[in-house]
Amino acid sequence: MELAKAYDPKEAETNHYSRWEDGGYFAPEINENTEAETFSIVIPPPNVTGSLHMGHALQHTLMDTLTRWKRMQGYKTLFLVGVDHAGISTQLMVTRQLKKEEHKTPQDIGRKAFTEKVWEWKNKYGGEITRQMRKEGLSVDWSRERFTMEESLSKAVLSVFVRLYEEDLIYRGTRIVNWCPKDKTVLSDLEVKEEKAKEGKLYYLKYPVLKSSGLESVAKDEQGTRNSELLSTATGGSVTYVTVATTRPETMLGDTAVAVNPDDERYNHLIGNTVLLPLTNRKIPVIADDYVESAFGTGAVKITPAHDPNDWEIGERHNLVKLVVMNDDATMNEAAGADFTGLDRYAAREKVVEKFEELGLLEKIEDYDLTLPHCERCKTVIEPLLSEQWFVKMDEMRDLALKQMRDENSPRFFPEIPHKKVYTNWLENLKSWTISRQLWWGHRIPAWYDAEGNVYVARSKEEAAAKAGTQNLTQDEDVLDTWFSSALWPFSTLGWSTSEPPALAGGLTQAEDLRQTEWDKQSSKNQPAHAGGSDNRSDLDTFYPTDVLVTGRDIIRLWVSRMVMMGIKFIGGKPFDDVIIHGTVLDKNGQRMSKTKNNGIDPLDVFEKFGVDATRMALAGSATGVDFAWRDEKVESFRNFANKIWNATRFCLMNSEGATVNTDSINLSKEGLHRYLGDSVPLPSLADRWIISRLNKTVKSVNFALETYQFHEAVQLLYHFFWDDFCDWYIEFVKDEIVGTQAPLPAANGGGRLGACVPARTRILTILEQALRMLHPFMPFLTEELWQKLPGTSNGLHNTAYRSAGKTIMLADFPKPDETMIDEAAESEMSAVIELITKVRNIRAEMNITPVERFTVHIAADNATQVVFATNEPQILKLARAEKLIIGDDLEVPMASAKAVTANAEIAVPLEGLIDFDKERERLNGQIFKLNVELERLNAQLSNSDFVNKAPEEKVKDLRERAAEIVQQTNTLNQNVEALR
RNA sequence: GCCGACUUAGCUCAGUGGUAGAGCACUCGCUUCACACGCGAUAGGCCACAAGUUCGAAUCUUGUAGUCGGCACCA
Repeated sequence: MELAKAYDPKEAETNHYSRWEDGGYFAPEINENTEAETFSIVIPPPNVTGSLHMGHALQHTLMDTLTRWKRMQGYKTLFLVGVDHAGISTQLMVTRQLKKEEHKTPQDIGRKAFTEKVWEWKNKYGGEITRQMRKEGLSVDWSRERFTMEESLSKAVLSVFVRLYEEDLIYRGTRIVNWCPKDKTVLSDLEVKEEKAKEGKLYYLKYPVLKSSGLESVAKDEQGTRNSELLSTATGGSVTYVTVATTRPETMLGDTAVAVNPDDERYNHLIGNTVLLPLTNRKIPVIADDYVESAFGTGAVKITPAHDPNDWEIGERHNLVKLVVMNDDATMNEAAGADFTGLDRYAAREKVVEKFEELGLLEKIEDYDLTLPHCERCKTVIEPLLSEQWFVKMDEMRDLALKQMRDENSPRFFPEIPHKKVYTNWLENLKSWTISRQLWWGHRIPAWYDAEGNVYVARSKEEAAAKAGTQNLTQDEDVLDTWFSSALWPFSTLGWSTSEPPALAGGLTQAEDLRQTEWDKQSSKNQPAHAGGSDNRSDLDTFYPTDVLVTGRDIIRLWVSRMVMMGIKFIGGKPFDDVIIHGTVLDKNGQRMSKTKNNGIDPLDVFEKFGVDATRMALAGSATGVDFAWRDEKVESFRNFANKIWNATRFCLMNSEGATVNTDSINLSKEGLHRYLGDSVPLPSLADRWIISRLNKTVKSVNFALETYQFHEAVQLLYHFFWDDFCDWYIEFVKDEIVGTQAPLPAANGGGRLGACVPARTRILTILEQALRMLHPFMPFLTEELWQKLPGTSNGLHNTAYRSAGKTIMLADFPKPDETMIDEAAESEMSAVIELITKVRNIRAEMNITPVERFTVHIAADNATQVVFATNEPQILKLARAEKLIIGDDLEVPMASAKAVTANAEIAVPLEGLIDFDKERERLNGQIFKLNVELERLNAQLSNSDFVNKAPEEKVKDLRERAAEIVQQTNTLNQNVEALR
């Protein structure tokens, strides 16, 4: 079989995915071993509106690598995927489309029609990211794909909402909330980002004080005469002011008090007095509250309880009127006064300032740095607004999550520092969560109101009607925050929905009872594993808790914590054991990628340029949890790696006649080795023993790396094993044997030229096949493409758990490391040979001897080493490009020789007429110098009695040995230098 | 303001209480029959700075500087 000269990823990437998917290879049911342990991952659902970005690609790579690895190890494996409905984003997108295509607003067509539009949009465009996931090669079980708005997940939302309400953990209340005037909905704290305001100003406004007789003036108005007409009537002629500082003058229209610190001597005589609020002619009290810091601003604060969270609290404490002066689009309403009604908040601000100036009540304006809350999505400045919303009390669930962390250190974060702390700190300070959203796209709040405004929360209108005793009910207009449904994802996707309404009357309202009943009832059902939409528990029983959640830093608060809380609360246990927090992919300048900076890198472009497998390797090859700057060069190096694998396979296939992969050897145990070496073959060569040892060590280390989520470590190990060990040394070592240039075997032994090379071909194919399996979780397409072409894999499923599946590497056994095949003797012998070859090559390069030139290499070494070199003479000759080896106890060479020392041997290459004595001396002296530097350091340590006495014996011994070795090598090199004189 | 992370070869990054590592780039030499997306051989770092703990610190502690995050914000 002849392969193309270079690897073209496109072919492999189109060849296999649909076969895997159609064959059901991704579904856990492919595993027929009823005893198999399970492994499960649920994807943190991306937005239905989203398309793939680098963060996804990284996250997906890690999840898929783990999944494929575990699946090959025989675990019953589920990688569950889906998207969330992304309430605001989706609604905005469809609203824009509606406007563009039909010039209508959602209100024009009504809630029902609009919701239908969104579904249409979802069905038409919502699959973008899932298509991209297929391109990435993700081994997700598409038959279990989930969507937060689908029936079973919606039922789960209903169940959770109703139960939390029944337990008084969900309540409706009027609070200051984060209001986005553009999206016209409330937002949770997590959807709000504090950002520096472009130009912050602090405005000092003067409010005239009424009833000031008998009191000291606070701030005499120097120009009091000009505006005295308005004020004098109220103040009886003598105008005194209190000056407040504000960044938002327009809110003064909603002021209902001025507050000062009770201990502030400048003001405490004013407490209890009244201020005339300019522009409104409203009389408002001066109150005392500790919240006010005397040192800041003027020490007097205007209080707008309906438009500032802190002011609201003061308002609560002092029973102040909470006057809302804005509409939901941040224009001023009628309560702001006729002059301002309908003005945008910023226009109103200007006008207020103007008027104050006209009235001479504007003391000054200062520049002022401040940060303002912005809508994470549309960047609009958030308006704190008094509004009636639904909230979840988090205290109880928070405590459960914190207890779990304290008692079980669960979930385990990778890396633990600093994420564990971020998680617990956030939980500790957790406040109520605003869950209602003023949208039409989402799970509508299951609350109904009767004519009197009484609220009935139930799973259905019928149930609510039964509670209310009337059919005359209207449902709450709002929907739930998308994250409410996402928080349930780890179990709602596994079939939990408790769709049955609980008994309405007594007994079952207790949380524990309800859970027990639901659990028992559902567990007894024996439905097909993933009958979509139906309520079944078998997936939940099998796969919950999931093994690991892979996600980004910002998601710890958004999800990890909420999923944990909901999981503990509703399933009675954590949703996942481990949480991998991956790093952020930055652009090549180390900047965060963002739309505004337009520095994003599209993973699909990278796939196109370098291939999916190379991209996956580049992503997995970055340390877990650490941010890294994206470099095309890095992917390029893995593109090259893919090509290397391709070509190594190509070479093996070009020389595979008569041989097959030994599929019987599930691992490379001694028995397996014997099977493929056969009786007619001599003992395994050094190179064979060595590569098998290296292979086993690599498998062992890769397993360990993956178990501890050190993906980059696994990538390094695989890269090094395949390229350096397998290609650079093993292939080169056995090349002649494989190609068949050595003597034919006698007929009695299978005979002929081919017979002589078949065992070597079998060995290399078998090792190559093991390597491909090891690489498969990282590079699924390339390895499948090549594996399919290897002779002997056609009947080759190696994992009996998958016996009814077709031919695929993804269901082959992941190599199992065998300690007995780790051969330290082979490794050290091979090191000696490699060092010898490298030194000779070095002489050639340093002496400028052309590659064509052949020379004799003299070697002096101990007996054991002599045997090693003699045994591997043909390979040494070839790789060192030497003509002849003369191996003995001593070197007997002419003066005109280049020399070198290794750990085990002395080397000389006679170069009569070719050698430049000065250059050779320089070369040797260079080596001596380096050794001396090391020796000095060693001697310094060894002559330190503290070190010798206190350091571990082993360490001292190592250093002594190394020092002795250096002394010996230096002596030899010095003699060599002398010999050149 | 509080908290955290990072600072290692030209670049991007690993690493670890006991002789500094990789990939890429650089230099030199190769159309060696799998691969120039390659082969071979070099070169390159007082591991940010300072102090401490230790026989020994790039690694642990503290401080300083710079970079980047997160959180909280006083009108």
